[in-house]
Amino acid sequence: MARVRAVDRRLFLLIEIAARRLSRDADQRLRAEAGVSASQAAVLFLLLRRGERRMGAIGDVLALGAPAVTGLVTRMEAAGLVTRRRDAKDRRGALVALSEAGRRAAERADIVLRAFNTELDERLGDEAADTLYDALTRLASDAGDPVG
Amino acid sequence: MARVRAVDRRLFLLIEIAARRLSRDADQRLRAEAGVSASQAAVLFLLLRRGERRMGAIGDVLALGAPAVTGLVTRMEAAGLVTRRRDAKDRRGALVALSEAGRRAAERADIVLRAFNTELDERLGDEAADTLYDALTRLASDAGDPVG
DNA sequence: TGAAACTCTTTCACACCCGAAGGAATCGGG
DNA sequence: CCCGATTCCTTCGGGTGTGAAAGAGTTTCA
Repeated sequence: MARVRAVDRRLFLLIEIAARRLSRDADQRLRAEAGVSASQAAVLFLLLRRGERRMGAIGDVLALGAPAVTGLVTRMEAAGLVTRRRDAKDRRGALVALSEAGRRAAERADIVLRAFNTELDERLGDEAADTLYDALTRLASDAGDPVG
Repeated sequence: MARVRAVDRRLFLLIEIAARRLSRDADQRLRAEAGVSASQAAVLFLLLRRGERRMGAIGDVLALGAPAVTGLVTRMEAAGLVTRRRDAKDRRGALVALSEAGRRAAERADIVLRAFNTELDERLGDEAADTLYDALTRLASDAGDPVG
């Protein structure tokens, strides 16, 4: 605890530290048990729930810039997790879809991340977890464009 | 808001998204107004409050691995923000200290980040901000070594 | 129709993070 | 005293992110 106080009450630095610890832990488990990184898992979940999506839509949901999505999808395509094709309706766009291997990886990753999330809930307690969830949801929304 | 729900109730993914948005915003402001990155600002604050520190100690506080600290300090040294020297007591260690330019940058960064943090508090409300702070502090602590 | 404006993705150069492995210094038990 | 274990930092290879700028396709409007 003393460690964390060392960087003062700067919420933003604290979020970075917490995110780094959690990401490192989740990433290790996901790589070991599902063969994908945490970033890749986020894309897999999105495609699993919503189906085929354009690059820009992926970036919007995950708060990633266009170059980040390009790189991520390129590596996932090389790994056989997704397919990429031009959008016939608007040929500027690229449509990304799950491959069969990607669907299986998404399901394994889902198991890993459900367990991980359950651990977090238990460490925090239901009430704190709910508050945290709500607060982060607000922070994750566009600051300048309050959607809700 | 609908955007965020798209990745389901996976706290860990939500933290990543929120952290990414906040970091990008804070990083832009820090670069514009203090000439340093968000990662560099974290190191500057630590050195400003605690004085000269070893590489490993920096990594412990900020939850960074040793290679990350090496790279960060190397770039900061090249930018003239810090100095690095061998620890005479234990010559394996490297001691990092603020330069005069580093101290000035730290003060400018402090102003930027205080304002940023105030905005966050206002967006969240005092109660939610406190709960968020406590929850993140617990998450930022070592999972396997519950300090508190 | 045709040129300017706009949108979507990619490329580029770089910052930042990780795990694994290597090198230097210290420590600890014989 | 000395050799093996440990600690601390760095190097290496690679994934992940950014802003700026370029390339390609669509839309707008005179």
